[in-house]
Amino acid sequence: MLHDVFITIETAIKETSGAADALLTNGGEHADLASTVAFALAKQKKQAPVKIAQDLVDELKKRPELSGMTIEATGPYINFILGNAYVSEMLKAAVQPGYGNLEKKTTRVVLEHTSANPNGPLHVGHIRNSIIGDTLARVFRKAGYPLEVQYYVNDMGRQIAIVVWGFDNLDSAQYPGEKEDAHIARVYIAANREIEKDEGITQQVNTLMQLVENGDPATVRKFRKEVARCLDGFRVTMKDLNVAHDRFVWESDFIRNGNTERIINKLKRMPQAHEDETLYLDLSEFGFENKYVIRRSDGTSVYAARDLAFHAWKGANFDRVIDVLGADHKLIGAQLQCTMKILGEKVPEIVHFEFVSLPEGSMSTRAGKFVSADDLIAEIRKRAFDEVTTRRPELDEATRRSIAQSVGLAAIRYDIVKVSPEKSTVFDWKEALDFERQSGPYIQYAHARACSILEKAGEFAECYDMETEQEIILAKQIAKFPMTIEKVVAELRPHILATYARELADTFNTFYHFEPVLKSEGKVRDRRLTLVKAVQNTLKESLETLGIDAIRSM
RNA sequence: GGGCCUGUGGCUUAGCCUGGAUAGAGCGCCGGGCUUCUAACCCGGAUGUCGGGGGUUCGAAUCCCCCCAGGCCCGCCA
Repeated sequence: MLHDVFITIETAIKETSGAADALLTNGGEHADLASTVAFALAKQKKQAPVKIAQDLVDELKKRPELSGMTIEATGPYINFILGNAYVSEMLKAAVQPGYGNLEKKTTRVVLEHTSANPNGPLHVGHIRNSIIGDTLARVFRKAGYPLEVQYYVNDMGRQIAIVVWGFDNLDSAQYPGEKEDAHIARVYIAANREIEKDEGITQQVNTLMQLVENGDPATVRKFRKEVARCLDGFRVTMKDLNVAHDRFVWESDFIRNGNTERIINKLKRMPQAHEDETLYLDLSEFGFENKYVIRRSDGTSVYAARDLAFHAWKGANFDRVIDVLGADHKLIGAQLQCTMKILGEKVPEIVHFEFVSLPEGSMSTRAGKFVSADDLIAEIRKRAFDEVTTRRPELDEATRRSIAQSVGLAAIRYDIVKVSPEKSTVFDWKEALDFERQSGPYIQYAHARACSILEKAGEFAECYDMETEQEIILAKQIAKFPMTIEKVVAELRPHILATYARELADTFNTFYHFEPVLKSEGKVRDRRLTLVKAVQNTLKESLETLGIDAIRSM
């Protein structure tokens, strides 16, 4: 709806002014949309921008398709303010279930996220990947794309070999009640300590890696067993974070099914290929200085080879391939894209996010320096439960627990998704545990407040004609939701939705304090209740797309 | 040494790609507001050389160049 209006105005300006670009911007407090085209035309028309703007406004006002809006020149700016008919129209869509769903697409998308090495629990860095990825997945589905979400299981790396060595050689019994992934981390950390003391162990680890690549049944079983146990732990954590995958794809399958061998044979024939002891690509003509190694001198494949096979497979089965990866994968990701392009395969789109570190420095599973997602979840639920108990002592414990769980989830997901991915962050307990403004719970609270009003209101006749300034501001904010979904899909930046949801909650809270709803009467009450219904629905859709529970009471 | 990302009030951060109207917001600080629809809230105030310098432009937080600082990467690891 709003998008159509945008196009209409854009076309009208282009036709009226002859400019190639309508130069439409957000009008901010001045208007719904504004054009700065008068500045651009000043030189060629040899006229003052103010005069050009005024002349254009006179012409635009004559156009029938723009009749429902106010058009005025404020100095050199041309401002467009949508009329009440538009506002009513947009609100009618906003009260419908599934508001913001875009038209169904046929482009099949595969989205990969998280894919952490199964050598220890997910920590606060990994879940940045999960939350960005899962939010993107929800937005793509909302935007109408058929989507499959995958987790790429690195089940044959050196880290896993070290874990297996640890289980074979160290005292590695699971503690009572110890979670599988935490158990594996403990063994992995201990094994790494041994490796530091005794270099001979590295040779044993290498042997394990060769055995697994050659498909030795006993070794493969051992690798699979520990990896599967770690993934069981991951699944618990991800479920707590409301993160889901449709399929877990195992790296070793690409050895077993011959895909890796096939892609290596294709790579060998590339002009960039060099085969001496190792097989590697020289991509220096594309600006990559280092060798892109595909196969070791002992004949085993490296991660890059399996990754190429994996991406070729994804490209063959989907129309769009999207990966969410940490900034440490930027170079290897670019090399992968470059190679896929040369091979004529589908090139994956990669969403990178920068690192999360601790105040004392980088996280490291190997060194045991990390804050696990499980610890964060446990701590935040405790905090949320105390908070709910203080605010709502009359509720029974089960209800308070349930609210605390949703509030905790909201706090974590929102805290992570609200920051642009390209910003590196330092994990801060105080901020993670904050339930105030610019937090997930703040938005949930606004939603619960709207639900409460609607519940108390009972039946009412829907009325879409907004009148006061606050009503209209809120209605126009609601109308921006579908365009926000579109924008996230276009830019692959989910924090845009986080910002939108928060601004909508802000606008609603301001409205709430200035415009009585239940206390007003007749038509005024009806239209404000309709507006509250639209806000409630839009907040609900926004929260759910962010993977946050839109609880009705808190 | 080279490449990528980041630098916005005391702290955290939006805006940067697609240059325009007094740079938005939260925390913290100061002052107000619950016998009124959920105060996880609202209203008002103080706090900014948009890292520094140069350039392009009628106009630069936004584009270009140089410099400084921080993060990440540059492996027969994944």
